[in-house]
Amino acid sequence: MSGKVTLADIAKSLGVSKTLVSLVINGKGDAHGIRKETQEKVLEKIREMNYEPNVLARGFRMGITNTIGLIVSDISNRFYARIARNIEDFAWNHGYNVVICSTDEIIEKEKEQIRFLKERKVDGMIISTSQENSSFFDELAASGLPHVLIDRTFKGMKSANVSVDNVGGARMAARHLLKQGIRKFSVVAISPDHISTINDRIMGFEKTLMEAGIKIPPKWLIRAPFDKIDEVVRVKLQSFYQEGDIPEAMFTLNNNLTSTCLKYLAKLSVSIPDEVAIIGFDDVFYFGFTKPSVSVIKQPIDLISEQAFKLLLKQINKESIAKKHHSVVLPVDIIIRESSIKPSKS
Amino acid sequence: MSGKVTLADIAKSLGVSKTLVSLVINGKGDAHGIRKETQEKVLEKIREMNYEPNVLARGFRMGITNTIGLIVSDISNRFYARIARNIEDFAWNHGYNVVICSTDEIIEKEKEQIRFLKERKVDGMIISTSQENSSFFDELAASGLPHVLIDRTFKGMKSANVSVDNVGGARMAARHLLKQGIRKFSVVAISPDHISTINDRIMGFEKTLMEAGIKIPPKWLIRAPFDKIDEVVRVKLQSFYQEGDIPEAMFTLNNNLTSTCLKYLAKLSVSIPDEVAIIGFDDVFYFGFTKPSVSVIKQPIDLISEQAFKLLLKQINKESIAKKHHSVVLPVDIIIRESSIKPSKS
DNA sequence: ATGAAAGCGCTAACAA
DNA sequence: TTGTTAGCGCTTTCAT
Repeated sequence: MSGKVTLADIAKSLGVSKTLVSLVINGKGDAHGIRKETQEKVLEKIREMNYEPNVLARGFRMGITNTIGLIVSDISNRFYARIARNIEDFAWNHGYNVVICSTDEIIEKEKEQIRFLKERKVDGMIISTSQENSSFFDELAASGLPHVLIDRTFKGMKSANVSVDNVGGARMAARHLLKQGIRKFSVVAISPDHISTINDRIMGFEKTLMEAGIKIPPKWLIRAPFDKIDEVVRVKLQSFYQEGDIPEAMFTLNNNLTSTCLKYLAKLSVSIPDEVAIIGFDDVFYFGFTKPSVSVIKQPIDLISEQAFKLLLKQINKESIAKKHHSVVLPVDIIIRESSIKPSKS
Repeated sequence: MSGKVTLADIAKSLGVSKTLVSLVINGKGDAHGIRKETQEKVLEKIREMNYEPNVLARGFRMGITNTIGLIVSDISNRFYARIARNIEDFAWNHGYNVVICSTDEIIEKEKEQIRFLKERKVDGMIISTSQENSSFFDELAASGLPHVLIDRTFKGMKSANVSVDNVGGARMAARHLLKQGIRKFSVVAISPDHISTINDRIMGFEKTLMEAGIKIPPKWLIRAPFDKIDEVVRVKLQSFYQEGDIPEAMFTLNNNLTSTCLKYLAKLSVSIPDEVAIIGFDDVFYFGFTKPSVSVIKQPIDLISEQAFKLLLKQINKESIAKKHHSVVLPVDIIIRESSIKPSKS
């Protein structure tokens, strides 16, 4: 087995107290005025005896684990995978581990996972929630467990949160399309209907169209359940083309939706952007070199991760967070590629 | 704060011993012949007082954490992201959390991470290693820490491991291409040069070509360093086409490489499969509907994850693993799509 | 069928 | 400048 030697062992073999050793180990030697040479002696012995602190004992004693939880709908989604990677890096550089949890957009599962992590005494959590309102998190905040919501947030919530300008991004997409004279739009979203990012994107898009006097016909506002995206998109797109009534442009609200639409549009031999232009929310590596390459609203994944981690760390370290930094909203970019440029109209 | 009530509290308020409560909580009531009604009483009280066991204390006492580590080169790579998701599901269903670590193919970082996790007393680890040989893992195995290697393994190693028939997959790819009369091949790999999967793929491919009397010119065996894939692929492909000496087919050894080649082939306006056919190792969602769709050797990600987790669980539970199940090799499939079918030649 | 008590390895008042 | 001591909350012999 490993780590057989304990702090007590090294104290004894040195003829000093455990306190002394503990202090030195935790770098509090100077602060407590322990003689330099004594410190050296201790450090030396530690090396010599190959001592490994028992992190469990320490965690138990202090109630900390140096672990944070990351909760998202699906870690294998490119967006969250990249977020995870970024957060993992920050965490690692600060001595933290990150445990991942995928909720599959199931509210009960998410709650269970959060409770579980809380029981496990993670030091904090970063959460992209699937819940419908902030009540659960208001409680969490009240309980004092450090956490920050990312991506999906609620207005006026107590928890720290970092999101993206979804409304603004959607408006950019709409304006870009409108400028080309496009008037017939379809929006492809996921359900459930309470996901803030999705709703903000729809809202921003519809609003901008509205200002141009345009409405999206209900049948062209697609809501595909999270776990049935493929099927629903397929059926809907087929029906569009069977009925012969076809939108001029589609706005797909996440990378999965974009990919899936691309897939079935290809199967239906619909040419992009001629027959239908398409712009998606959230960029993905390969959108840059597909034929046609696909236009997107791009989210600043690095920034989201960085801000979230910083906000979390502050809470863990009991630093106060200025009110105005409590809720950060990051800007997005529009990346215009081939899929959204109508050849004739512009 | 949370979990203020302790086991002692509920014992006291019930006028029984901590032992009793502990036994009941851990389902050892019957085994120790504790009266049914007493057990009920305890359970009742637990609910009433809203008792939450302190997992840290328990873990400390028992030396377990109900956590497993997952170590891969990069969690944001689609292949590993999907592995992670699968393992997370298995883990969750068995009461385990999984902490993720990305090594960036840096051996020292990987070792550090493994040591770190070991200190943290994770109950086991699943590792896709970047190391050059099995010595580190032989030690790990000797230390008794449950672990299983996935994806990349070493011959004759002591650790349990699950991999894929890389040689076989490469042979499939080679045969498929050869059958079409193709004779000029390029292979695109990553470095470092000791990654078993990559080497097996190269070996299988070269061997099969060799049997047909064909060799890969050294200049067409590309080795792109893990962190410079984009740059190296770009430069190499450019030089191919500048010099005018062009392979008829490319075999790209992981999904990243495949994507990157696709990207620069597109930029160079090289038509696939006419000018160059391409087949990749490892499937990715969008390969199915790009234009052209891209042929691949597909790995059974679900199976890899499942086998790995089972093997790990057995070790954690101290069950013995039959020698023949110690090292599992899973079959791969070839998925022939458009990118590898030469229109003229076949 | 139940309880007493020891102790896992560490930290932190409080003493000295 | 260093040591004593008392736990943190839980599990587990060993008694009874």
